[in-house]
Amino acid sequence: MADASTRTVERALLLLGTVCDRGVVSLADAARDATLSASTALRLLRTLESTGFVRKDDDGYRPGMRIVQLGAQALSHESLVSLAGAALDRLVGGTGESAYLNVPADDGHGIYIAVREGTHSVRHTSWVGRRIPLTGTAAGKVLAGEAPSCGYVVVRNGIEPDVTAVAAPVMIGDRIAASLSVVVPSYRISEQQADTLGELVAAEARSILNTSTATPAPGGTHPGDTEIQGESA
Amino acid sequence: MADASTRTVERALLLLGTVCDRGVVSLADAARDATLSASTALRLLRTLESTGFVRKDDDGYRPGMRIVQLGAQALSHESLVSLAGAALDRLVGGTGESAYLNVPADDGHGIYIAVREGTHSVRHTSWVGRRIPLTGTAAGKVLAGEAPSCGYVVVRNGIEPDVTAVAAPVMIGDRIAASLSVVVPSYRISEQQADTLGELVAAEARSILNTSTATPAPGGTHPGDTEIQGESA
DNA sequence: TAATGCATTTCACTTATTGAAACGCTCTTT
DNA sequence: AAAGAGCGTTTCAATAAGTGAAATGCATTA
Repeated sequence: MADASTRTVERALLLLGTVCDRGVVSLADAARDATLSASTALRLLRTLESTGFVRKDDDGYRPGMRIVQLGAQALSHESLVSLAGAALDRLVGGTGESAYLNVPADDGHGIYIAVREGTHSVRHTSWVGRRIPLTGTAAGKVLAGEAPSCGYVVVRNGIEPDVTAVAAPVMIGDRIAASLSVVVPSYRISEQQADTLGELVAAEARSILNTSTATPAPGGTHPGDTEIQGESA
Repeated sequence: MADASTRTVERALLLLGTVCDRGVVSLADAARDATLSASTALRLLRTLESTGFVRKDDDGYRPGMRIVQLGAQALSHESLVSLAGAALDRLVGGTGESAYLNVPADDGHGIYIAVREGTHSVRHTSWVGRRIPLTGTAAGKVLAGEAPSCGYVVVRNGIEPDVTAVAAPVMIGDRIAASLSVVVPSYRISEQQADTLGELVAAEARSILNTSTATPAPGGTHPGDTEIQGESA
């Protein structure tokens, strides 16, 4: 028991990942991909199959309904909030500005589901549950799918005067799950700085659902670690 | 090797299910839930943790980003289509009418992503990729979240004259992922029959993402197996 | 026909999983 | 304060359980 981890389970989860990554995969391919003997791969895939995590048809193995189900459950707001927690903290830590997470709400609106107040004495403030329109706000535009090529949206003095909002989408597959944003008093940030911040926010947004691949190396790299946004006015 | 399944993996997946079901769970609770000794549960949860399937914080274990990621991937249209395939087949087999699967599209519309033509010589026909408005159609109403208490929507002679559409939502957690529907020439179905059909469609829609719990018994029960919709005019 | 590749089964080997027990810890109870 | 209960964690010997090479049968391809 070298590393307090279960080899069999690791292998099974690796296979599960392979199946989900490729969409459909043959036994031989899956075995190659995971560097397993065919017999082992077969046994593990059968276990995954009997539990509904994968299913088998004539073309090979595909993701099963159980994983869709669990993934959807895990995607509840609460989970998304805590998944995004670290990213929000890093944004506040790196910029001193307030950071937010929004999701689409019922009608054509979005709501704040997580907030981290900035550390500046003059800062933007909002609260969990607050509704925002999908137009005229950076977070709203992102939720509305007005995804710019650069990966983030900057709105200066939009619906809220005197503040500049920078937002980027949290993608889940090819669908927009949420919007991550930082809101800054406009006097404190130049257009150029806003773009730099945009890159940072976009990187953090991407990181939220990006598997940092297995055991993150001690002191693993996160977006923003290398380059903290300057904040001189 | 009694049943060609690996106990360790089964247990790990069971724990994963527990974590996702409860949202957050302590080691002791998880162990009890899965009828495992604490030490075994701990080891398996650590494996799940090191692979990103669960994560641990002060409150206990929670679903990790990896499962959200895989679930989202699995939820791509293609997967949903093939997950729904069996349900569509059963609907056509049981009723002889055309059955469809729709998802929300870009603007306020839905699209057909899977069709199964009925077997009657006079039948409704549509095609994959066709767009429907969210109002005036049964599938559209379902997608729009106009979820009736009974679990299905019946639209007689709506946008399409002379046909009766019966639709039910495919829920994924608490969000509407798709609409499952059967469309029947109106002359062939009474209002009462439409309601019966509604129950059937709703049951099938529910079944699509309902884990049929582990190894389905040979000839496992599916909605509609017991009670096929009569179709006398 | 021979050859290649795949899915599947078998089986001896032994590795890797297992769970009881013990420990330190934090609360709660007495 | 001391005792008790519950939790997370580690240890360790027993052995149950997973492993992979090899063999089989079946398609496809050359």
